[in-house]
Amino acid sequence: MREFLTKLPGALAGCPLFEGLSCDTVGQVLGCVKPVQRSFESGESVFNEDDEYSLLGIVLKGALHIIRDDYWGNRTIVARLEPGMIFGEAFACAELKRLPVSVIAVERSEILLLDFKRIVKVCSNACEFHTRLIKNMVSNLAQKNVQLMGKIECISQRNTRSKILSYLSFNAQRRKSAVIEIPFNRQEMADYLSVERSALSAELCRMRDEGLLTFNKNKFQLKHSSLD
Amino acid sequence: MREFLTKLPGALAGCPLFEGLSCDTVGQVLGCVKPVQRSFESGESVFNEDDEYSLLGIVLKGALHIIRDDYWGNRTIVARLEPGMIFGEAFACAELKRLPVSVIAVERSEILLLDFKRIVKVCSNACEFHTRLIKNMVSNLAQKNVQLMGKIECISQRNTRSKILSYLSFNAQRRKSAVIEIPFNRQEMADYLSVERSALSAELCRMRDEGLLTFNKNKFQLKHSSLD
DNA sequence: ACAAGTCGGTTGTTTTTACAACAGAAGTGA
DNA sequence: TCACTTCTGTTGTAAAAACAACCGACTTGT
Repeated sequence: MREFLTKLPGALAGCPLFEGLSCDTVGQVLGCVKPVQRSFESGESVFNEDDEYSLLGIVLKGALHIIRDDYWGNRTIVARLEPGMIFGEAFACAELKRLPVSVIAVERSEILLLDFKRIVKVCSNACEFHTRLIKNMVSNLAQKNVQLMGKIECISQRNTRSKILSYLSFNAQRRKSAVIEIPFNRQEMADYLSVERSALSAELCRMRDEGLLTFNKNKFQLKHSSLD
Repeated sequence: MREFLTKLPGALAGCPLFEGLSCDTVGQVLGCVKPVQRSFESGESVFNEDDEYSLLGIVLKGALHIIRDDYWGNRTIVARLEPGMIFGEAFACAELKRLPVSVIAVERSEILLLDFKRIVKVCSNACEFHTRLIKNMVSNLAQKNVQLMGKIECISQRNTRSKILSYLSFNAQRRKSAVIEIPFNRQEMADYLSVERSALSAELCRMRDEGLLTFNKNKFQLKHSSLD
């Protein structure tokens, strides 16, 4: 177990699932839940919609997107996953039969797959760890809830400008800075906000011309007037 | 404690938080977490945006809406709450300082308020109950996550018709019936889907005229052609 | 029964967005 | 360096939604 732990990337230290657990404890818990480590090339899919599924993933390296392609082919980025983040836990915990989304690597990525049932099942030799793990899971699920609500607030805005302002001001608040670096390019930002890419570009430029903000690539700066 | 339990409405039996716990156990747990019961008239607010806040609510009677009024005054119904449902747990578990939403009664309602910290804190005399409670909380949060994702799928559709079809087909799937009774009137349905009420009405009628569906008030029936 | 309020549908106008097509800039690999 | 690809911005047109205003049906309370 120790040997296994020493090989683990540092991403686990930042994983909210193991917060409050010592290295030794994480090693013990991992030995108990028997994770599987796997690698994916950019563009490869980790899970496909309709896969049968009871696993939770932890991103060790790289980046992935949770995406949803609807019946008509419109693609929505539900979330972007970076090292230390966990994914799929909602579907595993809600015990859905089939996964309603896909998870696709957008860079070369390494992930750790855990069976959620092994986490929640309190066993005789490690109850305390399980209690803490579950507590972390509660906190993590709650925070994802809040994030999803944040996204809903953005995309429920009635026009593109409001969506942009909602998204940027939300991020500015969270990072307590008027300078915002977002993890999306224009197409991805447009997908996230559920608008057309060209409409997003046009609106951003209009807002810049009106002095609401400045931007360069994926860095944005809100001006005072945009908060009035 | 027993006396208290016998006075509790049957809603608690259907509350996912207490699933798998016997009546006796629920009584014990409630005695431990010391809930507060309160009543609200239709239109009264249970929580206001920016309230300081560490409580979780359980609906005993009536119905409430979780709503979000943004800076520009657009109102979004985040969710509708009915007896047995819990609310606010995401914010309590995520340990947010201030509540980003309001909760407002839409009928005369009774709710039970619990301090979440008392739930997750495992105490010496009732560890098993706490473990089960936390497990239920995990499941509940996960299911809310899935619901939120469902809403995101609806409102990230690019036009009103797709939003309607997405919403109705989602509900039809869930209830395994082509006949859908929704808990919203037109204005509320429009708010949920983030569209104009009149545009929603117009589009619904257009779809009916094209034979995609039929409806009367809040009852809808999808026709085969709408699934092609 | 009547006044007031709510709810759902309709219509015409204005505004906004989607769409398609293109162009320039930046980055990439041979 | 040159061809190729990706990314972002621009423009014009067509389509869709927002908005506002109104109407009739239905409820409710007195």
